[in-house]
Amino acid sequence: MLKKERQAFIMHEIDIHNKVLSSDLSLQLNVSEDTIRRDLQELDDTGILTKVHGGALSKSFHFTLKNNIVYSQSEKKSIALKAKALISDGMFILLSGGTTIIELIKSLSPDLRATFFTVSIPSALELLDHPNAEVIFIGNKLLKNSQMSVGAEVVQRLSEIKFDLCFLGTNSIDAEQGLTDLDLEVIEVKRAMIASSAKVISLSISKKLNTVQRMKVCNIEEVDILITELDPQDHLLQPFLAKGLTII
Amino acid sequence: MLKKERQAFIMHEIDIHNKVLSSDLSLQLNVSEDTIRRDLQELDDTGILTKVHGGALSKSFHFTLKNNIVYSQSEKKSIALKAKALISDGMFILLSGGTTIIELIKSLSPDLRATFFTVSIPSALELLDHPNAEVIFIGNKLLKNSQMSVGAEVVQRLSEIKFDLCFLGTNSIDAEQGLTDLDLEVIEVKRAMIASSAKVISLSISKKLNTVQRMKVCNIEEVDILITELDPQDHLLQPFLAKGLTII
DNA sequence: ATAATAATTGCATCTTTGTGCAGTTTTTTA
DNA sequence: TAAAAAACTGCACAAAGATGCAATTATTAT
Repeated sequence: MLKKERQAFIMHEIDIHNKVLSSDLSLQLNVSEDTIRRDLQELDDTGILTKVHGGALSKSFHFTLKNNIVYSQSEKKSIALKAKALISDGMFILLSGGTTIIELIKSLSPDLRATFFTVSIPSALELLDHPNAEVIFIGNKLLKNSQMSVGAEVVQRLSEIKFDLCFLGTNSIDAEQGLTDLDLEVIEVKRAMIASSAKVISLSISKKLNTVQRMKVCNIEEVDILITELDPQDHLLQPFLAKGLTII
Repeated sequence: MLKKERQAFIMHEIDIHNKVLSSDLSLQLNVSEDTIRRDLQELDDTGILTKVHGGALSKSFHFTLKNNIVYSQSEKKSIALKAKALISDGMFILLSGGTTIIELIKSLSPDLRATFFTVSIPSALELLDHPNAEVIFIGNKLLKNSQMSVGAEVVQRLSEIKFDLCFLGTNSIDAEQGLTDLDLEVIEVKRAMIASSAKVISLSISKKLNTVQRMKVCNIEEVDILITELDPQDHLLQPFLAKGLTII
C-alpha cells in the first residue's frame, strides 16, 4: 500500500469518527505505530488534522474540545470505579444517561465482553468507543435537552427484554420520596427500565441525596443498590440503609 | 508496444483503480521500472495523474487527500442547498448518515417544522440542534464504525412507516450497477429505507459517481432524484438521465 | 532506400525515501 | 507516585528514484 493511500485512509477515518488511535490504525493498516505516528505528524504539518497523544483529532473536533474543557469530577470517578465491580462478562446491562454513567463507561476494562442497552445518545457514543461492547440503542422520539429517547415505543421495547443490571445516573433520590424527576416522558422510560431489570443500581453523588423533584419515578424499595462517593458509614446514608438498600 | 499505448494503458488502470504501482506496471507491460517511472513523470507533467513514491494516484484521489477539509466541504454545501429545496413543512423525512447529510441538516431553515427519522447517530445529534425538528431515532444494534443502527428490528420499524422523502448520503452510485455498499447489515437497512419512501433522493459528490462497491443495494431505477454539485448538463450525469432519474 | 538524427529503453551507480526496531524519555493512568 | 502506554531518537536496511551512458529503435531528409 502506498504511503499516500494510507494517509488518505487515515483522513477518511478522521472524517467519520473525528478521531483516530495510533494503535487502531497500526492494526488496520498493518504497519508499525511509528509509521502511523510519522503519517500523523505529516498530516498535522499540512494542517488537516491535529495530532495528540495516542492518535489524532479532526480540526473541528479539537476546536470544540478546547472550548469546553471538562474537569471530570473525582467524585464521579470514584463512583464509577465502585459500580464497575458489579459488571461481569456476558451480562445484559441497561444504562441511563448522565455524566456519572459516562464515567462508568470510560472506566470499563477493554476486555469486558457484555451487551449494553441504552436510551441515551451520549452513553451510546461512549459505549461505541469500547472495543468489545455490543451496543444496542433503544430508539424513538429524542428529547432535545437530554438527548435520550422516550415514548411508548421505548417502554414497549424495554418491557420485552430482561436485563441483569440497570444503572441509573440519578438526579434526585430521597429515602422517603424515592426516585423523582422533572419530565413526564423521562419518568415513563425510567419506570420501564426499572421494571425490566433484575438489579437496579442508582449512582448518585452525595449532593443529589435527599433531594426531590416534581414527579415520582418509583419508591426507594425498587432500588437495590445505592452507590455514592461517600463511605457507607456516613450518616447521610443511614436512612437508605434503614430502607434495606445495599450501600457501596 | 508504443509509448503512447503504454501510457494509455496506465491511464486506464488509474481510471479503474485510482492508483498504480510502478512494480505492477513493469511486470504487466514488460518494460523496466525506469521506463514506467518516466511515463508516470510525463503523465504527471501533463497533469492527468499524481506521481507518488511507489507509483501514482488519480488526480481526484490525491485531491481528496490534499484538500479534504476545504474543498469537498463546499461541494457538499452546494449539494445540501439543492436538497433543502425539496423539503417542506409537515413532511416525514428519512435520513441516512454521512457528511453530506450532516451538511443538509445544518443548512435547514430554523423555521422548518418537519418530522425527521434517522438510523445514524451523527445525523440525530445534528437534528437535535434544530429548534423545530421532531427527531426520531430508529434504534437497535449499533455499528462501531458507521455509528448507525442495523438489524431486523430496524428493518421492521422502517417498514411500518411511510416516508415522504428519503435522503441517502450515497457511497457509490453507478448508472449500470445502481447503489452499492460494503456492509451486508448496512445494505439491509438501506433497502428498507428505500422501500418505505415515496421519493428516494441520492446525494453524491461527483467523485462518488460511477464507483462500485462489493454489494448491491438496489437498481438505479429505485432512485428518483440524484443531486450532485455538478451542472445537470455535465457529461458525467448523462448515463443517469438516460435511466430516467431527475438530476438537480 | 539509406544515412543521419532523434527518441526510447535498460542498466549500473549513487541518492533519497520509507519503515521497523531498540533504547530512552515523556505522558497518562491507577 | 509507580507502573504502563505512548512518543521520540538514532540507526540500519530495504525499496524506490534519479541520472548518465550505451544500445536499440523510430523518424526524417535526401
